[in-house]
Amino acid sequence: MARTPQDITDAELDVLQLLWKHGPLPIRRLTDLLYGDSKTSQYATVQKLLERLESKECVARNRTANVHVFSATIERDELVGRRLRAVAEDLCDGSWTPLLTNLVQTKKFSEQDRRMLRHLIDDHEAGTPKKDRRERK
Amino acid sequence: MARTPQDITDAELDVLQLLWKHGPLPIRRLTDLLYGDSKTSQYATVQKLLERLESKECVARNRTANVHVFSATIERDELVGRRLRAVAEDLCDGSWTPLLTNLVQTKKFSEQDRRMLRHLIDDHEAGTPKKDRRERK
DNA sequence: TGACTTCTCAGTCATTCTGTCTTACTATGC
DNA sequence: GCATAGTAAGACAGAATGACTGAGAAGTCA
Repeated sequence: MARTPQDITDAELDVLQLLWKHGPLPIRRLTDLLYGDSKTSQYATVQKLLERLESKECVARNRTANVHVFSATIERDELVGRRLRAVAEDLCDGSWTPLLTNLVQTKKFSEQDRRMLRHLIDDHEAGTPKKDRRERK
Repeated sequence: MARTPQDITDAELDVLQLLWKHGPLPIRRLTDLLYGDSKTSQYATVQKLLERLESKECVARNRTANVHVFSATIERDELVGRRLRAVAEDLCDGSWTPLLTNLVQTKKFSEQDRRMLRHLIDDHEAGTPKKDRRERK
């Protein structure tokens, strides 16, 4: 049975977080930010992580300058969505409802969160198809 | 840098799903359900998965009968919560809010879902502390 | 009792993943 | 031409994961 590889690994995510935070950066800069001082080996590690991120199309490389500059091509929010989907598919037969109820029931939210949530639901009202959420077996 | 092992792997989850669906079962029964016919090797695979699940305290073994009977000790919903937490921690600095907005904004929900959701929010209103966004350990 | 079956227990094993590191090669500046 | 810094390519170890083997305990039943 084939193993399903992690979409983005922890180390890769560390790199991605930096790109989200600082915008496009060259390897050297990323390495400095991650490790403080950047040794050759650490530089190479970051290089490899970027290479893998690039093959996963989560990062783009700008080769026009003499030093390649990397930027994230995936938004944080998109990744959140992707992982939420994985949870829904793996555990809830693809239904989102259990995730929502879980969040709302068991987590703590501020008054502000709730207000925003109520707004979102109402806004959402108009455009959403009444598609039935299928039940899980 | 240590890799963070998956809490529960795909194969383990398959077993767990069966226990959720059917209640406590012996290995033989699980193997049948998973593979149709159960060869010795497959039986052993399930055995190993159960052993690992047990060590993760997701499954309990009843040794009173002459054949051990396994049951899930973790609810599906608890696992959902755990994975949601992981998403929040990895991607959102531990905040749940982005998960919520992502779900509500980008996913499709039925009228029924929204109604239930509104109820939940209102019910939840009373008992919830005001802000209290805590950091995790 | 003894053959037979079925289970538990305790490993091994091959792959793959993942983070790390080395080495060779290229380009640039002086 | 030399030194410096970057890119490219791949090796590597350790762990995770799913699959498998074999020994021995325990129950069944003629």
